[in-house]
Amino acid sequence: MPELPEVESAVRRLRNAASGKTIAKVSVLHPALKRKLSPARARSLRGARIRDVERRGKHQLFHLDDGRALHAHFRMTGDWLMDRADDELPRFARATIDFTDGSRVVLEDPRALSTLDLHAADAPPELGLGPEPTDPSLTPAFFHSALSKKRGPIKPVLLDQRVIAGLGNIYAAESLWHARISPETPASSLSLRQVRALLSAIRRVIKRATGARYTDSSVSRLAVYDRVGKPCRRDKTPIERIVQAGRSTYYCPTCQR
DNA sequence: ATAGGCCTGGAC
DNA sequence: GTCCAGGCCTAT
Repeated sequence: MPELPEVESAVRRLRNAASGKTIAKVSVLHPALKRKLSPARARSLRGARIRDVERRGKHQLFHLDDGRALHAHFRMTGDWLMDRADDELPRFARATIDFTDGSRVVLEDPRALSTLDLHAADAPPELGLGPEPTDPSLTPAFFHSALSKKRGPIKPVLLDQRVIAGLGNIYAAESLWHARISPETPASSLSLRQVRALLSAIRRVIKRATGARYTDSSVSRLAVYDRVGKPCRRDKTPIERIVQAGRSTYYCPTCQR
């Protein structure tokens, strides 16, 4: 599932299910996935052993013993299902990785927007990501400097993975609410004090969501996302929805300045 | 910055 | 039917 905390929990499950195992067969079931991972390249994965699995932003990298890397991205609706190679496939199975011990990892994705790609040992993936929210080198001063160079309102800038890695539409809006910053504030006009509040809000939001799945109960704890017309949890003002860069933004028009 | 495309399902 | 969707890329 899409944003950093959900991808982190997916990677943890994947690590348990796949680390140290040898691939028996990779099947690409959906035609859109074959554009990047052709049947021939999928076949080349037979016999490869998975050394470890790494998360970078919302990306997942299976590092193989032979130096290659299988790169997965869930986009909007991807997730892993762990089962056995002889189990019946779920309705939205888009690819499968069978291991030599009979276990299996299934890429489930109703919208089929996920991607799988294979990188050669001499061509490691260049993801172009900014720092992780938890990176200690991401200081308020550094973040302030990075934001000062960006044009446009802060909310879409928070979705720019080159600026900070892993935030998506929900947690960008939530973080701005916690920091009491309007999503329409120009990124370059934020004070150091506001950036400090924003960074700590991002860290709080990410940390609280990490380990959880994307469920109805996790959504119901959100402060603004998908709560248009409902009272702000701070000052009871009805939450508003605007569109920025083609995406919904939810915010409180009175306590977010 | 915006629009459209990729895909498909679910809510209305 | 129509609209919307947690992401991201490309064209304008």
